[in-house]
Amino acid sequence: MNIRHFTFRLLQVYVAVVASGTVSEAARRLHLTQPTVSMQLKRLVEAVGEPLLESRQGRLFPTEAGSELYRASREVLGRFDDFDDYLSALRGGERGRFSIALVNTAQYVLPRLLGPHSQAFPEVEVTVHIGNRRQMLTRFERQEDDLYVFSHPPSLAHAKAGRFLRNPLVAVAPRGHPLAARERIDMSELLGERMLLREPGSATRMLFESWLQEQGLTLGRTLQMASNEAIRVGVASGLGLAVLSEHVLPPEHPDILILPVAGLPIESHWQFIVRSDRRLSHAALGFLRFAAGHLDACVEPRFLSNELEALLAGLERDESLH
Amino acid sequence: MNIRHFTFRLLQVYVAVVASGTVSEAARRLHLTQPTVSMQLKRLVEAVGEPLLESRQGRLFPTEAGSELYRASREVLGRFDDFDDYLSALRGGERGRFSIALVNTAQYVLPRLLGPHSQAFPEVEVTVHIGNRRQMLTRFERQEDDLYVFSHPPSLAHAKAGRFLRNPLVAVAPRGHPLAARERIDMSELLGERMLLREPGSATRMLFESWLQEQGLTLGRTLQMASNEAIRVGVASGLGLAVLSEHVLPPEHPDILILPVAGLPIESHWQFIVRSDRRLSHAALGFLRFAAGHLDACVEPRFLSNELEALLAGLERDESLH
DNA sequence: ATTTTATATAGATAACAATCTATGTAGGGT
DNA sequence: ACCCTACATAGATTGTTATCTATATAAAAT
Repeated sequence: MNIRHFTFRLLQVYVAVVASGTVSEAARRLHLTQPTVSMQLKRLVEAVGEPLLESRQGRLFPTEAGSELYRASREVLGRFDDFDDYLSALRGGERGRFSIALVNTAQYVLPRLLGPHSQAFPEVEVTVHIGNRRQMLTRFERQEDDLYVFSHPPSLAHAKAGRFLRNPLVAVAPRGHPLAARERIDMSELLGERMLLREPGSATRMLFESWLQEQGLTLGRTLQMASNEAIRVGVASGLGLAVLSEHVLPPEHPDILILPVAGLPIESHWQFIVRSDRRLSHAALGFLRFAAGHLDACVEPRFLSNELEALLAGLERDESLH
Repeated sequence: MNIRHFTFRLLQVYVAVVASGTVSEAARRLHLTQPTVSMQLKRLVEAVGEPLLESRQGRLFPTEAGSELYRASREVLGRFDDFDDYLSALRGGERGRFSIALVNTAQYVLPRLLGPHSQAFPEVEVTVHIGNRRQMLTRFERQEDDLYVFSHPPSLAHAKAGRFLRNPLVAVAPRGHPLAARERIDMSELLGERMLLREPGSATRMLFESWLQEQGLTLGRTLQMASNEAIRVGVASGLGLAVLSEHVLPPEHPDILILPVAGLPIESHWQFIVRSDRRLSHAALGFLRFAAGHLDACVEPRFLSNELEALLAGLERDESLH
């Protein structure tokens, strides 16, 4: 019984014959001619080496071996239908897995998207990596993830990007700070105080420093802390002032206030970045689709800046060129 | 995903690649060249429409879709291996089903073979039909069974036969019968008494009557009973005398004795009959093989007459001409 | 006995599977 | 920079599958 003489097609035909009980009827159902089905059957019998059907009362009934082959064929064909379903689910982004890498600051917002997405697609497994900008760039170079979230994309030579959220940087001070009462403050006035800064390699710090440079300002005393949370708590405790993403502040923040510094907030946007030299997993694509459609329901309207449709259009265009 | 582009061979190759983790190694294992395997893989990827493998650290790992295909392939190939095992069992006569039709008298002996056979081959289902010779002939004409047991075969045009057991017919009388003391009796002396006979259509009756005819004798008073048991009990109760198969008598039969009639026992043999125009089921063939080998262990030696090897040789010769 | 219906066989063909050899290319290791 | 190994592509060949039309045969129905 050489397995090479079996084809799925042959099994399909056989199943149709057993199910209908006649060769001609099976041929009709399969949109084949009767001799075609007869031949297939003959080949199958040869391949098995046993009679498979016997004719009684004008109908074909499977023999012992025939019944077992019928069972086997049904199972095998069924298994392939299942596989096909699995593929469809995979393609529809309903199942599968993807990984996403976030810059630290984005971790305050992304769960608002990831949570509902995983409710809607419970079969999709997501891995989230978090680190500062420099670490994310390394992951990006090494192609370790499906999606990346940056505020400023790396070279777009091998990547496509789509903005989805405003990320304003604001100056913050502890409640009761002397400058708090003022209506308008100049950044230069702040620089006399100690500034709490993120580590080098952080996107927030990079943005802040390049803004300062544009303004021709330089930092005075600083204190470096490698965490937005630590800085927020530090500011609240009077350790100094800071420039932070507004997303870092909790909805209610009675112990901290935002200073009305001229030129602030520093505007930036988070974007989803996709490597264009690497095929995007269906699950990741599914997440982007979900984000495009549900972003407005998941984040505060004032931060909205949804340019994901354009990204998706670009991706799907690529997809269609095989 | 057109199922026609999948072949079992393709799946075999794919499984080998996933299992070994490299194309070249799989090629070696399959005794193929590396490009052949590469090509197969390419075709499979096309057929599925998704990438199946990705290379990491110099080894190939299945993607999401690839893993599922691997699972499906293993199951499918496994199912076919099972089917192959099933076929082997069927061919070896270890499983399957057959039916056998016995003339009444043989029912006293055949269980001695059928019992041990079904111990040895518990997966084989046997159906036993019992009736008188005429009924068996009808079943034979209609090709209703795989095996038949007759003492005299029907026309051997469409059948092969093999003797396996002596079936001597003896004259019996109740214990204490006047003729019992005699050393030698003539059948003519018995015919004065009432003879208990089986129904017309019975093999025992047919044999007895044709023997009588040869001897130029005719029956006197008779009484007809359609069962060997009834006749045996009838004789024991003094209802008359009878000529019966010796097999009908229980091992101990204190109330009945065998008369030393000249010319008796009437010798006949039971035979297994197989239609030669109908393919014999493996299970039935298995039973014949079993009978050929174990007959001596299953029946009393004095009845042995095993010519089954010749029958089997004839059958297997046919088998080999397809 | 004749017609209808179901199945099998023959002969033909286009497409494809399965395989090879030869050659090109890319990723790791020294 | 170079080499080895693994993988991919190209081109060719052989055999098989899948399918058809036309026709013969067997079985059932009238």
